[in-house]
Amino acid sequence: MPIRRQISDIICETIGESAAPGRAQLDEVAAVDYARDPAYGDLTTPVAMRLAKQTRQKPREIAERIAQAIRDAGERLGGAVRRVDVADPGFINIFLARGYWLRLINQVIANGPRYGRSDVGKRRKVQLEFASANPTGPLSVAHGRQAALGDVLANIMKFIGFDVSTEYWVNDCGGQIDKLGESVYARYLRALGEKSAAVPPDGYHGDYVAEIGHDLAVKEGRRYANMPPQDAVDELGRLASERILQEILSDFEQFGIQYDNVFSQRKFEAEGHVGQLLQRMQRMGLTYEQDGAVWLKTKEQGDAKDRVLVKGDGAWAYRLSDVAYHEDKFMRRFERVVNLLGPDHHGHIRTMQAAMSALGHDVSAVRFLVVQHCTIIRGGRKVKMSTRSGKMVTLDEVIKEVGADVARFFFLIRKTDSHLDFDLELAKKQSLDNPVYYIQYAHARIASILRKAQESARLDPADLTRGVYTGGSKDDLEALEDRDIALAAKLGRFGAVLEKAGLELEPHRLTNYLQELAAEFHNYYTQCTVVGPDERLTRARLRLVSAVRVVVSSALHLLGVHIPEVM
RNA sequence: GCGCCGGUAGCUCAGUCGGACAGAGCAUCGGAUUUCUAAUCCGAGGGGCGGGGGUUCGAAUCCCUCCCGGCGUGCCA
Repeated sequence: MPIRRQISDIICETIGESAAPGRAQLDEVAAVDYARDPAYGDLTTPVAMRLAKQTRQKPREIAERIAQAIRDAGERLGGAVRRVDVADPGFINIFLARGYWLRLINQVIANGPRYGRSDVGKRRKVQLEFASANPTGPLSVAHGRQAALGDVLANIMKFIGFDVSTEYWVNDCGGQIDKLGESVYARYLRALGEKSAAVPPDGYHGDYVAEIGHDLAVKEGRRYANMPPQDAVDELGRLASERILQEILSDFEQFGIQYDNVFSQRKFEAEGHVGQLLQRMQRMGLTYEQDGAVWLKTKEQGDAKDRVLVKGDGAWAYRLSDVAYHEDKFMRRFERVVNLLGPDHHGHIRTMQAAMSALGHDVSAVRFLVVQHCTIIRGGRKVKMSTRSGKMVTLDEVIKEVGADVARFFFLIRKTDSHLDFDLELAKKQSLDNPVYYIQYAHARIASILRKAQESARLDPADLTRGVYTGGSKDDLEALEDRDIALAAKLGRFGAVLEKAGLELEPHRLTNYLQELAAEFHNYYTQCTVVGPDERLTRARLRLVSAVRVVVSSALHLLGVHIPEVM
């Protein structure tokens, strides 16, 4: 159990259950955080002030009582605590013992890639749906941001013990695909020389549509031109969307993303699920007919208005399939469902929640995470985008321009609520401006130290296990100095960061942490020489920087960013 | 009009369920290399958190209100 939690438990025991209505609440009240300033120790908690309000006691007195309890639990904490201070108006500041940090370094070395893992997810089944782009055109940077976030969230959540499954819901039928079919059909006819054929104004105008039309004309000749136009449009819509889907999946792969499941709306509908749901909702009395359309009563479940499920022309609204799809997630027994979507779909969230609630599902199990817009900055200017017109910056272009590592990192660096300015020039700079290289460089430097140590025969290659120094003895760490301990202390926070990032769905916490850790290391590097005259100190520091390497490479691995040995 | 997100240093943004003097990177200015990669490090100046009111021992964080920006408010998806 992490030291934070151990101490938190002691506080809970001291203050008793009376302090909060439930165990979960009590844990929150008694939460112990890493201190932001070394002057406040390693760990700190404002629990006494929180309690003072409820119990009308003096915070200082409560703090003293808790502080004493922590001191008294010294043995139980394995001597991890060196000193407990109480500061005005009632902060409890905990200083961890040197021995604790030395043990931590050895733990990191011993656990390697497993260090930082936990079981807070309790193997709960989680489904993560993200970047479900319509197969009507190339992926945009907005999809790229969602994809990077979804992928990394999946990695982090697995790491902290969730049973995660990722999914791409493909809207491969319906009105958009008809539009695509019409657009391709027009381009196809033009490629055959029919000058009068034109893409409808609300169709897809991108170059890729012309390319598909042209290819079909070359390969299939007049085959589609000889069909009844509506049949040709249907057929071409299907063909084009399949082709575009393949390109999308290959772009995702190039971006380091592979879905566990690609879920086709067309197949889903063809299997009858959607029709069945419609009938069921009608039987349940959740719908009514008006103006020739079938409406779902979402307003009484909190939506702004009722919504159309079946349009006046008898066609299913997209919404119907989406409701069926979301319900299907419950049928597949996911305990938690996370859905990443763009800000242009946030109006849809209420409707889905209302529908799930009407169907009797636990809405709180579904979390919709709105990922705000991503603006591309080129030459200091925002680039305007629009999918329909084909004027857009595609994910593919960005990857080609700055590389997948940099693209991923930039997408992850801000919290999802914030708009993201993606400056292409900045991303391309291989300099201190670019946080990705800054972090990767920290890793490369450590790798370099270990190489140099081998070259100078200070390190026996046999003592290197997967790039980590495991030689000498654990007691060597006794030689470490204060500056070394400060670096080690940073490693201790890794688990807490991951937990927070995974549970709160905030991957930017990991990128922030990594930047801090890299900064700490670079600073350390200029202050301390690892391979020095003192044999024992050298062995100790080889251990320490190896531990840093373990955490940096774990974190980069979770982010899906390459881990360079040399730069 | 209503709904969602945002408004923190010149710029881009963090800020641990409200907590200890408001932070980082970039930009600006000044320094550091006979020592494991200077894609690095150190230092300085710079904001009081969109405006106003409120709750609190304590507010950038909560409440109210106003202003500004983005998005939504389809029988499109």
